[in-house]
Amino acid sequence: MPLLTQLQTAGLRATPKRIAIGGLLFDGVDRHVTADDVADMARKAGIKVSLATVYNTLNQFVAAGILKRIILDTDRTYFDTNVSDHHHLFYETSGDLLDVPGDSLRIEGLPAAPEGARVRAVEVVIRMSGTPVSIGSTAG
Amino acid sequence: MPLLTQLQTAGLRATPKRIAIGGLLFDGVDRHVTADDVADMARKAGIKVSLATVYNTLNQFVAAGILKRIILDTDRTYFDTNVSDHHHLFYETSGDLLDVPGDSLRIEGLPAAPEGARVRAVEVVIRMSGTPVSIGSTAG
DNA sequence: AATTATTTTAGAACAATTCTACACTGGGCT
DNA sequence: AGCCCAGTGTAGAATTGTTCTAAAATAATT
Ligand SMILES: [Mn+2]
Ligand SMILES: [Mn+2]
Ligand SMILES: [Zn+2]
Ligand SMILES: [Zn+2]
Repeated sequence: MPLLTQLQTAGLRATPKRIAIGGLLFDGVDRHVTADDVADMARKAGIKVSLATVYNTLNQFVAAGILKRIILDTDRTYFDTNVSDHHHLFYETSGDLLDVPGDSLRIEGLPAAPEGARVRAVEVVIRMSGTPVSIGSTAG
Repeated sequence: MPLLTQLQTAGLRATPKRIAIGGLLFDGVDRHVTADDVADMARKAGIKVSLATVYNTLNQFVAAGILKRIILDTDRTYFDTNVSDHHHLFYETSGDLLDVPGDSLRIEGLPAAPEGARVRAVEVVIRMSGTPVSIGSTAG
């Protein structure tokens, strides 16, 4: 679904900053970014945008359901362009985050939700040490 | 294992504050606490301890392996007296955290760790809405 | 007792995020 | 075109959990 449609569906006006930031994020590739990453991406792309607007826009995208907030680290919030149910491989030293497709893991024995409560999400985080893909290998 | 033994094993001197804070935490009940919770518990128990010491002590306990750090929320770090492999039921509105025994969940289809990387932990968080146990029910 | 190492602490510093309060835009209306 | 106004964008201040600093207190060692 094109960004403009998604914004409209979510009741967000298609403003220049939203289109610019959305364009950086929703290019078909699944991304895991921090607000700072987005600010850097914008700067490199020649988009002038304040950090406050980056935060506002990311939060609006989350509220609109076109971005997902991922919490893995106390001092860094990740935003995930993959809003489907899925899990994560987290490389703690580098901060790299990789998707694990939701249907590639099977979780058995989930407790039943008690009365008055609902399961909103089941999230699996595989915390890794070491490096995600051999960085700095001979094939460079 | 008694606290004194654990501290010694971890190379931590059995100082008054460590004994006091450890005594509050390791009483046989599994607890999920924040630094602020611990400061409050200490105050109520008549233990005079600075917040800096609470943080120092909790971090030392984590480094010593007798406490586990749990990250579920950007602005609140939980410390868990249950250091075994297990999972969590997190009630987002109240902040309540309940243990799910590690062997009550079965996770199938875990990807193999790539070369140069190791799986440090597999953590499942079941995010719940609603209330953990009917609080404010007629039976009060 | 003197010396040295460790612990404890108050308060400053830090950093990610949010808030505030004002300036700017842009589309609807005349 | 010119006005209006709700919505948008922003700088900079505020917030807040945590860490750092640097000094005081305490404990161990000689
Ligand atoms: Mn923060
Ligand atoms: Mn914080
Ligand atoms: Zn993802
Ligand atoms: Zn636990």
